[in-house]
Amino acid sequence: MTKDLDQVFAALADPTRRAILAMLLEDDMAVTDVAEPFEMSLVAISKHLGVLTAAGLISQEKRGRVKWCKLEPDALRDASIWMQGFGQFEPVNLEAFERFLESELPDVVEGAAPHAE
Amino acid sequence: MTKDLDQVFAALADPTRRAILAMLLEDDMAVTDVAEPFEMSLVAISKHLGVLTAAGLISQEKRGRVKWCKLEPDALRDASIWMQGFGQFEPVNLEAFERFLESELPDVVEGAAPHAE
DNA sequence: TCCTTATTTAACCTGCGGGTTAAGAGACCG
DNA sequence: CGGTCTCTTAACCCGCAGGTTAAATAAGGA
Repeated sequence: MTKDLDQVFAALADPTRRAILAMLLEDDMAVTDVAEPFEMSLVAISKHLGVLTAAGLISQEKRGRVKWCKLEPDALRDASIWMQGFGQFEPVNLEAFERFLESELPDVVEGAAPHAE
Repeated sequence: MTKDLDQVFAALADPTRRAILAMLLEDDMAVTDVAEPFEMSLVAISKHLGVLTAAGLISQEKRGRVKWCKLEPDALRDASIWMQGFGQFEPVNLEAFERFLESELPDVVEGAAPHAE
């Protein structure tokens, strides 16, 4: 649906939101913890998380008084497929990418450093 | 540069602009011809083309009084690569992922066969 | 129960994105 | 030159995106 693509791309157009996605790539996080490294109010981050949720890029589950944010990478697939319709710029060698993943998989558990973009 | 990603994703967030890109996928076009199928003014389309140009997604070359618009799919590459970091693959060591990308980047352009699915 | 932590809602400000119409600037053609 | 086609600039409108502070809601913990 074209509306979905609108939302996904619009969500990705903000550097704060991309940074949030990168953080969630490492682990699920509570709203407060997501907000911590940013120099804006918690309310603003909460709104960003709302945008990401509306776009389907993350999901939020409330446990107790804490709301956990989880990456939903499937939502990127449609956008990715749309872009690949342009063919010529095929992003990465997929075979090499898979080999890379296999070699990296054992390390998955320990968290990577914060992603300064 | 994160600014570039901002512009690229923001440009892609508009359905009119995506439609324009799809049209240009088939052939280079003059501004007037790009505008023809849309139900908005030529000025509006001209602005959209300006946004796409600023994002590097297209280039415009003036020949005579006609300005030709050409798709520049390379600009999509960075965005596509960024998205590829998420995909269906769960937590990955980001540092290693970036190292991987750097090693792969030089090869990206050549040999990029269309991704038939 | 009272206090604190976690998060959202409400109300608001400001700037920019996307559209309009009208006018201007260039390039071709008779 | 005069007219016409192509495209941009200028001025404007409107709504929404992204931020703020202050207050409300919800869930633990002492």
